[in-house]
Amino acid sequence: MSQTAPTVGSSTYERIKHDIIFGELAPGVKLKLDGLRDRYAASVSTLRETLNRLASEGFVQAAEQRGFFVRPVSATDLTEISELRILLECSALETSIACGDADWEGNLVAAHHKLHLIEQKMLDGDKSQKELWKRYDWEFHQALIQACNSENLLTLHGTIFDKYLRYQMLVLTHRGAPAIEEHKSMFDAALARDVATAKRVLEGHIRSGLDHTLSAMKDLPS
Amino acid sequence: MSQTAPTVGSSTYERIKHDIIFGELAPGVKLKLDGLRDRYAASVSTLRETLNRLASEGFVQAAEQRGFFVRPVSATDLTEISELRILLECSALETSIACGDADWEGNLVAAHHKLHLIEQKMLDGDKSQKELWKRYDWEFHQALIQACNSENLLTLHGTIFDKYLRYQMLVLTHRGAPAIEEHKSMFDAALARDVATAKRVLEGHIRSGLDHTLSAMKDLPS
DNA sequence: ATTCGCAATAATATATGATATTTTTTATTA
DNA sequence: TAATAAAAAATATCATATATTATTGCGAAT
Repeated sequence: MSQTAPTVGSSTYERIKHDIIFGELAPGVKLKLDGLRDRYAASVSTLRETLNRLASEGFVQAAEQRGFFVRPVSATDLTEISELRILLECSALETSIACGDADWEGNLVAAHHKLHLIEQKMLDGDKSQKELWKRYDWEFHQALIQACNSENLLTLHGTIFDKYLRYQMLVLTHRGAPAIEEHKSMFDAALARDVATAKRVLEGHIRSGLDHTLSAMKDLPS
Repeated sequence: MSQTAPTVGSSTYERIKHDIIFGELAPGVKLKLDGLRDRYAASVSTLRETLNRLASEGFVQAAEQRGFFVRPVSATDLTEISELRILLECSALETSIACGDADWEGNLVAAHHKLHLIEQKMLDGDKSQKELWKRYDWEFHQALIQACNSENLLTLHGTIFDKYLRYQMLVLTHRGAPAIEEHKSMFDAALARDVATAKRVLEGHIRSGLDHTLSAMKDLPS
């Protein structure tokens, strides 16, 4: 998946975005150009391009003449993000289930299989592959809505999902068996073309994840 | 409203975005750095920051190592944008009507008043102030959902609205009396806290605008 | 003594023009 | 006509200069 990006700009974009989502650049910290220049081996101009991009996606906060900061986190923000994810993902899911063809089903089966495998490992206590697990989670949810017939919607959802993901990585806990069952239910409902059930489970899935993350956030250092 | 922006970057950002939305930079055209440098009096690096920002918002298409283009238009894209606007704006409207306080009502009354005034002029054949009219339209719809309690949702909606707006400016026609009545209905329903009616009218309003713009697009040169 | 205001200085962000790569166009040859 | 090579144009990247903000230290007033 992650082949070496052809250009310095897109490579640093990927890396900084990744580092923000996975918490290596902590919420709220100042992103000084000089520091980034050393860390990512790119010129200031290139970095500014990247930061402007990330700012308009909402991963970075840009303060005119005062520089850039990693977007802070808050319970309010997480709640907004989750509600938005419910709105977008449920809507996309409905259309996708209605329109999905054989290719869609095939990808979905594959995505769920991979996710299920790694979830079992997680359940057995193997927490070594958090990043891979989250990627499969991403790919599964993506596969569900892939046939929604709206590039605009898929793009928007992708960004929101990444923001939601940052909060999950922040608290670093796995909700375990219930989440796995919900994935299975959504998978079954989607293949059975049962829109109502699929949407209901998805909404509950996201809400439970929200509650889980919110309560874990209370026990956080800062 | 439009005070001189403090920084070259934000000023060129505003100007280029404006020129794309209002069609002065036509859909699909190549945005050559040299050309932009003359037109907007900013250096290449500054322009690249701007274009990257606009690219991640979706007003510009960035092709790796091949430059930037104004985002092309298509019936499909407009349809997606409209559906997304319905989804976001209706959801925000519901919460906003439920939560709006006296300040919200006040702003809404003011916004509708200004919009109504200019709409009457348009109806009388005075088409000289298209830009102002669209700004009041924007402010009215913004005022409706202002109390939705989600900064994230408002930001997302703002971008989608601007994209929808570009298509309207492209065809340059006014839907006239029906649109004015719909604005009035939404306004009344919102003040009466009648969520169901407000949402129904809003959805119809956007759908009618979509149909109107779609059919006008067929008669377009390119 | 402590706080407040005001320089001078340091740190940082913004903006530019120059250079290195890459892509596109044009010209040449089989 | 197609393939290839040279030339031109455009993009990507960088190092540096300028402007702004933040910090520090000093002295006056409470």
